[in-house]
Amino acid sequence: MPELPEVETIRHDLEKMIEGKKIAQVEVLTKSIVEPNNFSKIVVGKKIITVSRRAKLLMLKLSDNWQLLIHLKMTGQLIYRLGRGEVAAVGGHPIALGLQVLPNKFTRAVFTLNDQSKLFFNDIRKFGCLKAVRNSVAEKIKIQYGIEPLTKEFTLKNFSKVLTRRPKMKVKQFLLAQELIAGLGNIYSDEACFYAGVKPTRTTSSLHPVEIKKLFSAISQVLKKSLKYRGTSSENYVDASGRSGGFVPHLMVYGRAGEKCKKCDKNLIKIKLGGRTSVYCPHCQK
DNA sequence: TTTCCTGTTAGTGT
DNA sequence: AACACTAACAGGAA
Repeated sequence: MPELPEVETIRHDLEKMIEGKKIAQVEVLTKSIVEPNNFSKIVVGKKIITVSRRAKLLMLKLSDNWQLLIHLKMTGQLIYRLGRGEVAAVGGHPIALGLQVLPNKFTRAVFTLNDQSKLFFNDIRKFGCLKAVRNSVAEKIKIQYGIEPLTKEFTLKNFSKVLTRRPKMKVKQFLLAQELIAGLGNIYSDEACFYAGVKPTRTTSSLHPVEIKKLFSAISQVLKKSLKYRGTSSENYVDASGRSGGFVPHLMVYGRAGEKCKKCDKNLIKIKLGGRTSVYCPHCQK
């Protein structure tokens, strides 16, 4: 689940809770997800200056020109708990409530801050990772990503420029390419294609100027809307009531193969595109 | 039980 | 450049 809106939601919540605090202790429970070997040694004692995000990557700026990079990949999760034990904020892939005892078998690392609050990094599939890198390295990583939607640089002009440079790519694959446009995953790329009325299988060069414009607006629209609902399927395991993710009811195509299109009532179709599932409406998307 | 599916991405080969 | 395929890994659904 963690695509741009989810990671941004987590970033936003996290920043309020941990900025300005010091990392007092780190317990690495799964060594393989951490880099470098002396990760703990590097980050312990450092102050968390800012919490930022590039694409789906969380970047914690630390004192002494270090940065702590957190990628949740598919099933990563961050849970923040105050010293007393109550959960204050979470984000990422949902895990059954019974497993929210912390740490649990999916807890890969635990950060204790100087006020005794704790940040748990959980990940079922161990795809996620924690990296300590110097500022200079972090900057290099940042520039490897493409245009960041929801920023000033995301203009129709910039978008068209990047798109036209990859004429043979299929639209869906273009939207998923982090080095071209940052932050979209399988959910929002399908949703953006639907909003734009474009089949995911179209090549970028086949798009008319009007369609490029539509796709451009679709991207910011769908991301903003999801952000408003705090992302798709997440966050809410804070409270034991188990409310489901805010944006799920607003999904038009993702996860709805075989169901009826919310616009025209025809059946939605599922196809495979480069190993990823794509769902679209054969009637509304040309 | 087994098989297939999954929100990511880095890396390889063609 | 673009695409296919794989590997990391583990749970849930069918």
